Amino acid sequence: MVEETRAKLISAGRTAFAAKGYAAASMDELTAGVGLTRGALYHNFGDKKGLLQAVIDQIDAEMLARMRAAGSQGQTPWERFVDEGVAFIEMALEPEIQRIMLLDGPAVLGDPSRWPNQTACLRTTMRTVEQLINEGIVKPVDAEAVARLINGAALNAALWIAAADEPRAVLKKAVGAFRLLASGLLASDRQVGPTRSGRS
Amino acid sequence: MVEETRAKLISAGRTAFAAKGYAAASMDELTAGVGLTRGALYHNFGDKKGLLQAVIDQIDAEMLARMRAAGSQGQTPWERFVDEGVAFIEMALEPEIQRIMLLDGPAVLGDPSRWPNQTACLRTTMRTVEQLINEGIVKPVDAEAVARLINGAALNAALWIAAADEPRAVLKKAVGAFRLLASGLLASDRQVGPTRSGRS
DNA sequence: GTATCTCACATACATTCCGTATGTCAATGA
DNA sequence: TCATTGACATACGGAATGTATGTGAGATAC
Repeated sequence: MVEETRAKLISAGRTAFAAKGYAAASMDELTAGVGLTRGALYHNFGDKKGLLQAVIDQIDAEMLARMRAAGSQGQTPWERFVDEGVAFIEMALEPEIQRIMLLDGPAVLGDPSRWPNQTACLRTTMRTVEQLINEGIVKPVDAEAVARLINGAALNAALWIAAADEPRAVLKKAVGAFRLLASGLLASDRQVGPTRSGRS
Repeated sequence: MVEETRAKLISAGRTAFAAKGYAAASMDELTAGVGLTRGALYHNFGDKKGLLQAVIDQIDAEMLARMRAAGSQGQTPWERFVDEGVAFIEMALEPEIQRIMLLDGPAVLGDPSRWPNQTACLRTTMRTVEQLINEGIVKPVDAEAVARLINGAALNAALWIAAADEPRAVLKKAVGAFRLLASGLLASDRQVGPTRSGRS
């Protein structure tokens, strides 16, 4: 079964890339770990970058699902938007996501916005922003620009948190700052109290 | 002269890392390009990472100087703060800074906040934010958190712009979104008109 | 039923590159 | 003048990637 082989290799890639980083992950070790050889890898993915791309696509899809799930909980559209951002920050706490999606991915494959999968998370944020603008909740601005910056802010927050000695404490600070920054987008007649520092 | 040798190697490293990326830059080529061998490199910098670190320190210092210069132009403290952020975005347009400081640097050396040089730009932003808080211009929040997110937003904006087909047009959008987000930090009784879309 | 063709993967090889260990040469100081 | 040290070059080993080739099983044609 070819699909099973691909799945095994992707799984092995995830753990190896996450643990050692892309550069230090040996394809020989990686494939041997699941009872295969580099032959299988080059046949299925072309080269080392191809495997990384496949791994990233898989993680990307998972992140999208989790972001949507987090966003669907909020009461107002604005809450949903903020919750998605917070969810992103929290996800990026995970070493796997950090190492693969935020560090090695961009360094090896280039700007994420050029990836085939188009970084699904970004599109989700963008659509949410567009919706908020249409509803008059957010000032009319370029939705993509906002989505980019919001994503970048969340990303950096995550990197910071992960490197911190007390991630939980830093997470609270980051989320607070995130809510405040996001509140700048609100149409001026809506100024909602932005600090609702609940959630773990 | 030992200082001259170091300077030559750092210079060669800058161009090689910027052009090919850290991983693909060959130390043999790089050193031969300035009439030296790998021996000089390992003697002066320990290993390949050491050279990257030295290159990053140099660029970091330059970026700091340019940010300060940009910030010193503004009339109000708030303007200076925003101008520094915009300057950062504009700097990150340069391929050298992008590739080395924003992509390979973090991937190879880990989180920038742990670098010896402590990413001078970040500290500058942080101090500026602290000052703004003390003066009551910005709401009381964690200065480091804000600096981090602002930096991340600017960084991502830069990556986006650089990959765009029309960087100039995208730059304007990004700066607009940046100003809007930043305005969220303002104490509510100060709400300044945030969109002053001047500057090319 | 067999011969062939293709697919999925394994094996073997060449190349490249890093890091280290060792060698050389000039300058310095005793 | 001889020993020592620093700055750099040279030589070597190990590892990893990519490619070229081999192999065996299943499908298909006849």
